[in-house]
Amino acid sequence: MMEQTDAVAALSALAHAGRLEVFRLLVKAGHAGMAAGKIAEATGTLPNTLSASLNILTHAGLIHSRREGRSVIYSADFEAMSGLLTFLMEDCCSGEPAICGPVADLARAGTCATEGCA
Amino acid sequence: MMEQTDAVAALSALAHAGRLEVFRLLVKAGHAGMAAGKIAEATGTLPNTLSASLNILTHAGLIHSRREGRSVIYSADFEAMSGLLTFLMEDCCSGEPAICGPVADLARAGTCATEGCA
DNA sequence: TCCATATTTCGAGAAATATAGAAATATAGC
DNA sequence: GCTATATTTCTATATTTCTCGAAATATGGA
Repeated sequence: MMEQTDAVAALSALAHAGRLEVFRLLVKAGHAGMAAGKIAEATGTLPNTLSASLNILTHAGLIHSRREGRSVIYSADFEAMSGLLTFLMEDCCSGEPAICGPVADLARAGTCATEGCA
Repeated sequence: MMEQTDAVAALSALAHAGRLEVFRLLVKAGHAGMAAGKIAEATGTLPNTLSASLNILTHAGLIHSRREGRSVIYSADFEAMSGLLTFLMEDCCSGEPAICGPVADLARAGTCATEGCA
C-alpha cells in the first residue's frame, strides 16, 4: 500500500505541464514505451530539460527505462499509476459510501470512454 | 472535460503533505465538511499556514467553503475529484485497452475495500 | 459598543524548483 | 581508434513556493 510520502512524490512529479505531458504520452505508448529522443521530439523540449523530467518521474516511481542500443526507452509504470489512484480514492469510501460510488463510476466511465475496454 | 492546466493546478495543490492531508480529511468528512479551526486542530497546523493551504486547494477547485456563524466550513468537491481521476485515467485506454482494465479495477477495488459500497 | 473567537491577509526570509548552455558519457558502426 | 548519434550530468541563474509572526477582518454575544 502506498504511503503518503510516495503519493506526494508522485503528485509532485505530475504537477508540472511538461512532465504530465510526458507521462500521458508514455501511458498512451503502453508497454512498448518510447525513446527519450522521440519524447523530446513529440513534446518539443530540449534534451537536457527532458532528461531532468524523466529523472524526476523515474524517482517518483511512475516510469522506468531500459536501454536499447543507443536509445533509452521509457515506459509508464502502470502498477504505480493504479497505486496512486487507489491511494487518492481509498478514503473516499470511509465516510459516506453514497458519495464515493459516483466518483468511482465516473473514473471508470472516463477510463473506458475512449474505446470498448471492459 | 478537464484541461491540462486545471489538472496541473489540482495536482500541484495535492503535491504537498499538509494539503494532501487536509484534502483527505475533507474527503472523509463528506458533504458535512469541517470547520477551518477543526482542521487546524486535527492536523496540528498554524491557522495562517492552514489558511494558505485551504486557499490553494480552493483555487485549484478541489474544495469549497461556506460560512456558518463564526466558522468557515470547508468540504471536498467530489466532482472535481472525479474529474481529476478521469483525466488521469482517460488516456490509459487509448493505446492498449488490455493494460487499462486492471488499473481501473484496482482503483475501483481500492475505493470499495474500506466498506461495502457498491 | 466592547470583547472574545475564528479566520484571513500581509510581508519577509529560507528553501526548493525550473530552465538552459556547455560539457561529459555511452553506444554503434566504420 | 575515430566519428556520429543519443542521453545525461554539471553549473548557474531565475523563479516559485513554503512557513511564520504580526496585523487585519469578520462574526457573535454581553
